[in-house]
Amino acid sequence: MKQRDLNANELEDLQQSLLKWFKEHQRKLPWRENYEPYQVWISEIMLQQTQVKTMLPFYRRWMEALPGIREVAEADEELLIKLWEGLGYYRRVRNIRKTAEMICNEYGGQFPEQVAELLKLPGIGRYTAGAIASIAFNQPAPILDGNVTRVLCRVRKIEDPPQLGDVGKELWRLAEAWIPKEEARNFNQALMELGATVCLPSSPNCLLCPIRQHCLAFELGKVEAIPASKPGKVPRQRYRACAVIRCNKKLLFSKRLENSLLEGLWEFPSVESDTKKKLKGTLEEHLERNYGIKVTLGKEIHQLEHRYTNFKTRVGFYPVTLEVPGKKSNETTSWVEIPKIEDLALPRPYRRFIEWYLEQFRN
DNA sequence: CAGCCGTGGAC
DNA sequence: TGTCCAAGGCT
Repeated sequence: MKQRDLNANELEDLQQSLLKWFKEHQRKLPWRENYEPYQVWISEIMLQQTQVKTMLPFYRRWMEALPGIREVAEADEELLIKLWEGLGYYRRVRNIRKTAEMICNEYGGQFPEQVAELLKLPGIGRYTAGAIASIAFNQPAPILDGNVTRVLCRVRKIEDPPQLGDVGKELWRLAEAWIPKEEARNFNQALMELGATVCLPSSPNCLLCPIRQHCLAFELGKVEAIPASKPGKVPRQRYRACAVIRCNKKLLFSKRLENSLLEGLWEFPSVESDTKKKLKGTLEEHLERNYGIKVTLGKEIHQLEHRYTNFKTRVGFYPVTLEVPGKKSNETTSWVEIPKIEDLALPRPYRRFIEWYLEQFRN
């Protein structure tokens, strides 16, 4: 059931109330100091499916190492991935690199200001293009993310699941129609800021909300029920066995393939399966076939759970010490001296294991 | 369009 | 311990 739209006076009041609230209550964030397009861009990529609190340390470290887009275009890919270590969704950092090269080579180092141009850049979709156009250049381009979706659904009492195609179209329409033409930067940020700090998914602070007098969900006591949540999928269980191979104070690492989970990061030589059955034997075969290493693995020394979008993987670690290394290292396998391991970009759970492991045999 | 891509935090 | 979700994009 669709509500009538806000009339001009109601919309005007909502806009002014929200802008006033944002002016007073916005968080101090680094890219808000001067809204440099480069900084806005990096912040928006980091913020994809990631909360401010989580990305802030990564953002600061990134800007210290790479203060401008030229530095990104000329940087070593290994450095970029290392700076991204722990943030997840590693495809994002590869796309940052590609976009930096495109802007330096095809746009003279200047960020395009039009949504249509921004959309041509890898890693920049409808949301991010609108965010850069509005936040960096104050253009009246709409944005629709999880926060804005929640705020709009509640204010307008949209009870159908927002992922439905027609609902999405309506939300984009509202997101555009509500923007005060001269205040796009502050208004778009205000919508998101409200969603992130007040209009929370559960237990929202409605009494602190500057636009609750316009909110139909609040008026009708349906705030907790809107937006409708989609039925979650049960993550599948998988098992992985990792070989921790030590030789002359070095450990053997393998680089993960592109276009795969955790692409471009390093890990231990390992095998994965739907069942735990014969996993250790499979790993031994794997080591002989792909690394020229014929060994009998020791007892499992550690176990952890690696959870990601669709899977929960039980990871076991099997140690072995070699007198001589097997096959020579190549681009995807490398013997790494123990102190140099911190230079590798590793998935978080493996980084944590190594810290634990090295601590063990210091004793 | 449904599935894929990470991780930490809140509850 | 389990579940959900977060400033999405891409295939």
